[in-house]
Amino acid sequence: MENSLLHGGIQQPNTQLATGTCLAPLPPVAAPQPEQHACSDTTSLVPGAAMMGCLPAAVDWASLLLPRAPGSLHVGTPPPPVVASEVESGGNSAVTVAGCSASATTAGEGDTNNKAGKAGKGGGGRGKKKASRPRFAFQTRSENDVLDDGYRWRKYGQKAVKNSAFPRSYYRCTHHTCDVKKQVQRLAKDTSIVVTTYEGVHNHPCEKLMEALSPILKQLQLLSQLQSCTNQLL
DNA sequence: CGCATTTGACCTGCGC
DNA sequence: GCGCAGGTCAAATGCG
Ligand SMILES: [Zn+2]
Repeated sequence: MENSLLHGGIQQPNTQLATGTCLAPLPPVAAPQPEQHACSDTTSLVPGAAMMGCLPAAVDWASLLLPRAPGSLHVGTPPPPVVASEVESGGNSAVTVAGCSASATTAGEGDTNNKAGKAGKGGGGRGKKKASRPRFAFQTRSENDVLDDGYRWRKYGQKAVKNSAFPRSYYRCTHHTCDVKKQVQRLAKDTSIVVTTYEGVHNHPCEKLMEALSPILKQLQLLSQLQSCTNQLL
């Protein structure tokens, strides 16, 4: 069950996850995306480079952690314009990244859902003024459906979707200041393919990543100290 | 005991 | 207006 991406996942060639998941801590400023015409409605798959453009100079952990990644996201096949939910195993792409989309939610969210008899539960009515938040869909190839991406998630729902016979799980970040959601869905055809859709950006650092990275950082600053010492001597 | 997951109920949006 | 599909809540349950 221990499928820590930070530890074991690096070595397993089978479990290839986009390290771009761990974004740099962002202020809650929404809409980092410049313009969206290509990705109009739902999360549409775009080459990872485009998505990187959306991101605010994320730290390139890939080059640090993954020796095989040549300093960029490990995107397999950019070209085929397929929808995330409809993707098929035709292209054996390890990881496909989807573009960001802004769900307008322009509909007036009149919170008149308070009912006397039944508790006003459920529903999108609760969430108000959801500013357009970016959505990223990662498509990973892994045996395990829940990958540890360094953040702590609390599962809050599970529904069976029409297209795929397997249920879709809904997770939410456990931080109080962070309402990032993600949903994990397995393709019925290929059980080995897992589609993880992130909604929103974390506004807090990832402790797990920091913990995993702290020895490296320590070494790094030690090295820099040594270098400055050497420079002084010269 | 505290926290995370399970799971049925409930709500909204959309198409017909 | 109704039914379906998707998304969320919260009580119950499980686990360390
Ligand atoms: Zn978070």
